[in-house]
Parts: sequence; structure tokens; C-alpha cells
Amino acid sequence: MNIPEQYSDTISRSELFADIPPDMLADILDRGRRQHIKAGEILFHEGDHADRCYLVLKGRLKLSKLHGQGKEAIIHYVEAGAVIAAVAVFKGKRFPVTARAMGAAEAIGWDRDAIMELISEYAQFAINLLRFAIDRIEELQTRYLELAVEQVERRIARALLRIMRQSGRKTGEGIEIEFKISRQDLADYTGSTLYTVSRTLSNWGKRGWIKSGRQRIVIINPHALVSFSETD
Amino acid sequence: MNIPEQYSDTISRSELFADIPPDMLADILDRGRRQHIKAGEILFHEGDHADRCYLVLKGRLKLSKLHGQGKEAIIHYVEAGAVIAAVAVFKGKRFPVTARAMGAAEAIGWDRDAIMELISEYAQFAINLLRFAIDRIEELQTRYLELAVEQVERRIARALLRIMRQSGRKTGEGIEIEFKISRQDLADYTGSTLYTVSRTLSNWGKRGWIKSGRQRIVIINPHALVSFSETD
DNA sequence: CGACGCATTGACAGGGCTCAATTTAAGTGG
DNA sequence: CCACTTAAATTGAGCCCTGTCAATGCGTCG
Repeated sequence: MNIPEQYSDTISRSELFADIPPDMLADILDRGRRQHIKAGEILFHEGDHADRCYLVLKGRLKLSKLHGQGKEAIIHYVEAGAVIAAVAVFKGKRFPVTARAMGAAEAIGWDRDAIMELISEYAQFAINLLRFAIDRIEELQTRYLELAVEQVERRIARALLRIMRQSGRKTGEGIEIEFKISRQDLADYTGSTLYTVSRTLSNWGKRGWIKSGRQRIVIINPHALVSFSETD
Repeated sequence: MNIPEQYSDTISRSELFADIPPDMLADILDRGRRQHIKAGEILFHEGDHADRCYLVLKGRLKLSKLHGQGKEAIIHYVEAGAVIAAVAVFKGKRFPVTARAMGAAEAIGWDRDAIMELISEYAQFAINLLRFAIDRIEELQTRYLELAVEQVERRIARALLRIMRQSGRKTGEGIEIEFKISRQDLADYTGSTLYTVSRTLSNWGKRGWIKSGRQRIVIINPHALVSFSETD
């Protein structure tokens, strides 16, 4: 039996195991396969045959979709505790996105049969998976609306706030985004360009709302960003 | 017992009942509450307390999200057979979208308890719900990418093709969209404006690719639209 | 320390939104 | 069945936001 000590936190907090008796966790985890992903490496490619779905144990992954001519949209940043690629189990197709590690990361993967067995033994498992899916749908809908009706600077502000809430860490200066994120990343996340993002961050830097450097952003004044993203 | 005859088709085709023994359908349907929605009426409002989820039995619904100042984004058009508002059951929150009938429509709704009972009795039910959720996620991701990287006319072309595949009916002239859809609708669906949509459709009309009138669109040459949406 | 990748900034242009004025078509009621 | 009302669609003019291109600066890592 091997619940790796260092993940007990992620595991106990993950919605995937909500309402599942702790003594069954070991069994569930044993049926999956753990995998280490180095910084910048890819866990799976968009278009590859989808054979397993994953729980992120450590680190962060960027889920993105490509569009000819080097254009890319970042669909989601996922944290430890999240389930990804459920499509592999329930639609048996190809991965619709690419998953790339933002830093060193680890994940545990189950193939279709394992998940199906788990569901039939622990009915709650399917419900927990549904909760993840529904959360994803809601976030996508919200971001779709933003992309459809708001202009760029607002979208960037909202993106920053969303990422801050999910992956921010308090420091002396303010709240720092815990992973490396470039102007290009933010552009791909907001449906913009690295130039516009750069200009915008630069502007906010001058106003003292944020501090930013190479692949690093600290939010000094979240409130200013919130009101900027909301006021008329 | 009452499986309404006229819906047996929708029911037997709906993914919701895949792999569920037919003799259990009557039981499942009996636990829901049927509801008629007149053309243009609203089944539920964004922000209302979400108390039940629905299977669309007949007609079509438009799921949209509002954004101050009268702006609106159409998140999805759903057909008979689709499940909506699963959020009501699995997150017990508020509806994230508004559902409006595009013509006369009918739906059957189950509250949280009913769905939970059904899942515990028919484990397959949860899996089927997951499939719906995953389909939605994939479509949203794809449209998010489009909105992020493609320009308006292409998005309109793709939207038309997507709607055509889902709700098109062959006629003498070509493939007609089966429900009333205005320029404004198409604009809200593609993140554009009714003016741009009007100009674009007008242009395509002159080229003979489509024919369009008041809330009515017939696609004469789908292939032209496909290549327009794909070429360089 | 050099080189590469990321970020900044300016100049420019154009896609698409906005606003306004008509035109067309669908209902509606007498 | 026609006049009237109202909502949808069309079209033009103007301009602004933001993408594009190019040049330069800077920080980090090998």
C-alpha cells in the first residue's frame, strides 16, 4: 500500500475523493499509475489517442488548444487536486487539449477500465467527477461571455484576478502568482497579443497596481483591478 | 404509467438513457415533472435558485448569459434529447445561464433528490450525465478557441455550419435552419454585432452561398462556407 | 560574458464596432 | 384585405481599439 505521504494533503482536499471513506483511498490510488512531469514537459498532446484520465497530484498544468499558424488558446490552468482528460474515459476519443506542466508536476492516471471499476464500486466517484465537469463548464461559460463582450484590458484584469485567486501567494509586496507566466501566456489566456498585454501591464505598473518582471507578476492592489474590471 | 407516445423517439435517442433498460424508463420518467414552454418563454433565469435539472423533450432552447448594458452571449443552442442545468443537482447553486424556448418546447425536470435516487438505482445514469457534461466542455473549448483566435466572418461561417449540422433540414433550396434566428442572435452567438452579421450574410447572399430573410437562413452551398472558414 | 528569450515601446493600419437613416417584411385589427 | 404598427434588416460613414511589424532594451542562464 502506498499513499505517498507528501500528497495526502492534495488527496484529502481534492473534490474527487469527497465523501469517499478514507480507507478506500489506498485502494483507489493503487489502481492508478503515478507519473512525473518535468517543467515544460507535456503530459498529453491534443489529438493523441486518449487512454487515461488524470488527477494532478503536484504542480500546475496548462491546458491549451492549438490553431494553425502558431496561434494558441489557453483553456485552463489546473492545480493539484484537479481531474483532467475525463474525455478519455467517457468518450474514448482523442484528447481535445494539450497538457503542459508549468513547473515540475506529478499526476496519477487511471485507464478506462480502472475508472469504470472504481465507479461501480464507489458510486460517489461518478458524482465527484460530475462536479468537476460542471465546474469546468461554468468557468468556460463565464470566460466565453467575457471574451465575447468585454474589451481586452478588462479581460486581462479579470484573468489576472482569476489566476491570483487560484494560484496567488501573499508576499511582502503583495500577492504573487506562484508560477512562471509570460506576456504571451496571458495573451493566449485572454485572446489577445503579447504586445497589448505588455502595454497594459506596463501601464498598471506605473499606476502601482502591480509589479511585473520576466515571467513574474505581483498584484499590489487587487481592489484597483477589480474596480477597473467592473466600472463602466 | 405514462411515457408520452410522442416523445418516445426523443427519449430512446437521448444519450441520457443509453444502456438503461427500456422497462425502467417509465419509472424514471414518472419521477420527473413535465413542463410546457411557449415560444419565447423562459424555463429558468440566470441567477435563480437552481432546484431542478431538465431533459428537453421537444423543441429547442437557447442558453445565454447576460452582461450589463444589454449585452448577451449565447452559450449554447440545445435540442430535444439534451440535458440542461445539471448544476442544480450537483452544485446546488444558482443557474449560470438563462434558458429560453426558441419555439414551443417541452421539458421534463427532476429535482435533486429524484436525480440522486435515480443515480443510486441506475448507476449508468451518472455516467450518461457525465457524457453530456463532457460534450459540452468540448464544444465550449472549441468555441472558446475560435472566439480567441479567429476573425468575425470566419466565426460566423463556423457558427452557421455548426447550427446547420445540429438543426438543419434539407429543403428544395438547400439546408434550412429549423428555428427562427435573427441577426442579433447570430451576433450574440459569435461575439459580434448585428450589423457585422447583416453585412456578412448579405455578402454571402450575393455570392449565392446562402439565402436569408427575416429570422430565416438557408444554406445553399455549405462547401463554400467550409472552405471559407478554413482557407488561410 | 555572451547569447538567447522575454519584454518594451513606437508607428501604423485596418477590422469591426458605433451611430444614424432607411428599407423591408411580418403581424394585427378594423 | 388593406392600412397601420412594429420589429428586423440593410447600408453608409467614421473612427477607435487593438493587432501587426520593427527596433531596441534587459535579465537570466549556460
